[in-house]
Amino acid sequence: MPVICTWNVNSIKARLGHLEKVVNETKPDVVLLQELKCVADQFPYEAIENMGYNIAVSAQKSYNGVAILSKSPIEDVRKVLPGDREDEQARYIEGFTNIDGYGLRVASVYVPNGQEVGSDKFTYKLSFFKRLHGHIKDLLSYNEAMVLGGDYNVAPEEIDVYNPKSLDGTVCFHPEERKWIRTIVNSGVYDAYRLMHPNKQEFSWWDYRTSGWQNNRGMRIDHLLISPESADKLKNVWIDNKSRGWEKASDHAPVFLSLE
DNA sequence: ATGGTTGAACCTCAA
Repeated sequence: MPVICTWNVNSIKARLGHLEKVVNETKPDVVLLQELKCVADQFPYEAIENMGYNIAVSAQKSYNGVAILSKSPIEDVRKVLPGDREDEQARYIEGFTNIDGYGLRVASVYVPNGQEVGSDKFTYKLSFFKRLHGHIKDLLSYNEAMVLGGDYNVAPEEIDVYNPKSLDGTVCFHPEERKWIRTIVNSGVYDAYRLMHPNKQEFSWWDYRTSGWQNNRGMRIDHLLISPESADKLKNVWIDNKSRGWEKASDHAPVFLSLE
């Protein structure tokens, strides 16, 4: 059964051992990575090729960075959203690959965090959502099986955060951000987790700073957005939060989906 | 709690 994973690793070099553990256990056909935090030269190509993957990377020094790992070759790679310049932040990579004999378009998306509501970074976050939305509308016109995984840095609904009242209006749970994720979903993709689990509360990120993991104060901000063609084949979606409890963990847990 | 922790790189930034 084909499996696709998205994971914000918060440094691929610091998390290579954890990635190996996750891959050995779950054997995903495609892995979508965010926050590589290294230049392309430093990306551990050999170790990941030895795990059995083809690799497409968009990277920059210190920050951001996204990658697609696929058991099958990756073609038609795009590293910028329309409206981005080639030299801007490495937050998007898309490609066409194969999974169990059928074609699948995939993307790894790292939406800006936004830092603080009202800041320049927050404005940049909203403009990123706008560009992403425009591009997703274009992609949907291809009528392909498609999985757009990533750290979207927004919890869509009240059920997706540990305290909707206290967090309302703060970054990652601000009405304008939540409106963008609704607008994107309304253009024709599905939030695979919520499609599968309409009433379940699980998180994919827990803050390092406030002992978020120890107190389960988290948010569901990592999403797998899928086209109708993929929704028809969706079998299951799950968040593997045990890696969040490992020594030297990423602050995000990997999110998986399986297709029939 | 206007703090706290983490990673990369630099003596601070971004998350």
